[in-house]
Amino acid sequence: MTDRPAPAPRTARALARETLTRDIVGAARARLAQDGPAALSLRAVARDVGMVSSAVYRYFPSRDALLTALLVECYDELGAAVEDAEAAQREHGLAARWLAACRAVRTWSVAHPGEFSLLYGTPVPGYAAPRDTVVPATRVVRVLVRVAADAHDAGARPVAPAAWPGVDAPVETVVARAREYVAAEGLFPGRAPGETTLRVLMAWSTLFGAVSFELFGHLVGSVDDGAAWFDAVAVRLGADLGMAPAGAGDGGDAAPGRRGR
Amino acid sequence: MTDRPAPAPRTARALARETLTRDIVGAARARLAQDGPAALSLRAVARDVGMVSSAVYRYFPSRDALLTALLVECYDELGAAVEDAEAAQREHGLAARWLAACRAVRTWSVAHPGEFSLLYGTPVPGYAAPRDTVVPATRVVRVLVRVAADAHDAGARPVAPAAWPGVDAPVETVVARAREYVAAEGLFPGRAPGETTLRVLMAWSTLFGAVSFELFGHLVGSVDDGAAWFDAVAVRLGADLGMAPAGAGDGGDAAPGRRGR
DNA sequence: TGTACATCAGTGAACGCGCGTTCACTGATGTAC
DNA sequence: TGTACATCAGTGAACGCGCGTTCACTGATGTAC
Repeated sequence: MTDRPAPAPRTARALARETLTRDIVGAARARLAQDGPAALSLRAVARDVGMVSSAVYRYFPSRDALLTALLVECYDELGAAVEDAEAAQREHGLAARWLAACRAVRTWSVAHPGEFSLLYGTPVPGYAAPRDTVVPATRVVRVLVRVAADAHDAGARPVAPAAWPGVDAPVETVVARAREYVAAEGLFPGRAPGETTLRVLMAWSTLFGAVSFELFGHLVGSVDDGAAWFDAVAVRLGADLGMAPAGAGDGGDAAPGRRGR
Repeated sequence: MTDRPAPAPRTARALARETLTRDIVGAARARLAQDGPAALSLRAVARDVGMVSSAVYRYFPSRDALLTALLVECYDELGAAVEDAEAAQREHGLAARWLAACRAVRTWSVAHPGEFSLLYGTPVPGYAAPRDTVVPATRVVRVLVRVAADAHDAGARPVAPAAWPGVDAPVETVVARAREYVAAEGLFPGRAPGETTLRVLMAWSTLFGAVSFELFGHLVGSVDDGAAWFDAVAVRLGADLGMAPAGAGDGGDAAPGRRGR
């Protein structure tokens, strides 16, 4: 949003190219909803955009390249939606930020079910996502980590479960890689604690599991109001992280053992 | 497992038919892992099983019918795996039953990633699952509900989160349909409480969200040991339902406010 | 400003491929007498 | 047990279709002088 490349020569050709590239990606995204990601067809996209199929090769060297562009654009769009939703609540406390971020995940996904399938459904067989998609793919979880980190900093603590027989791996080990990543990226003010890190990863899985269940039809007959269901889930995920809304007595912004910021 | 249809005339033809039907379904399942559910091809299956493509129509009237058979078989297989795993721990307390059921979900899924994609990945475009698949699809969640119900009966209680501003729908309403279902099926000894019902649905979503993330590659770079990660998740889901392993002091089998069985 | 050439977008035909499904057929298996 | 007929499994050709990708081409746009 802030950085754009070079000024670029605004020739008619360059302009048309930009427009048509966007049109192609747009048509491809529209196709996703109907045909599913695996059946995304260059020829169909070309038809929708009013081109002959071979013309698309002037814009994307292959179907896989188009898929990559779609992945990046969609991950970025969802990531931006979550980031913006969270940022908009920055004045309203941790619980509000958490809830807004979670809700943005569902809102975007319900509005873009085809794109959601591309990002979080069955991977397209025969397609291996290149490195370019990795960073955009992490934007959502980064927001969750940041809110959880702020909450932790404000004193919020998830309750660690009692030891279960046969389950021995210490939390710190289980999420070792995640903690390394969080540390390397500076997402946590201080060393990320294992329990909180694990709970964030778990919350992340739950959010997308819940949306996946809703969009893929697994809640039919159990849940009627998807938004209300998702809210209830998001609230509990926040609570499990030790957050509670401001003014609720304890936890969250004004958590037990608080130490300010 | 207990009920089989009629004695059936054991002619060579009927026997060959049974065998070949199984072979076809088996070959189709094997194809799933490579090509993904959407690209499942009758002709490829026929080839794998050593038949000409039109011969498959003696066994399944269409590709969709084969898909349905796959769905039913896989849902049943996973359901049975979870039921058996839970049943095997019936002497070992609620926590053990819960953990075993959860683990069975992951174990089966990791062993059958193609089938997992069919059941819980992007729905096959253009295919509408018929009624026959509904009951098999519920077997896993039924086990979870039953264990949670027994835990509740033994005094386990999930902690209800404090009220969050902007989230008003009462729990009982959010899971109204699920409670109706649970009541109609007699899965709960008594009227299913909203908070527990919601936590079970949430746990169900988390389990499949976690497996989905692992199998679809979203945990690469965050989690190395999928089994340990999943154990940690399962334990926390149980704890969030108010369960704790026997001998851990409180909760679960010997929960606060216990009232025996 | 005007011309000559280079660049590029889009066309249309073709390639080889695989798909689901239908159909008339052959030959083996099962059944009734 | 033996024969005549009915049932059924599997064949092979064909249908119409859509796919990704290549290629020689035309005509429009851009650039250097």
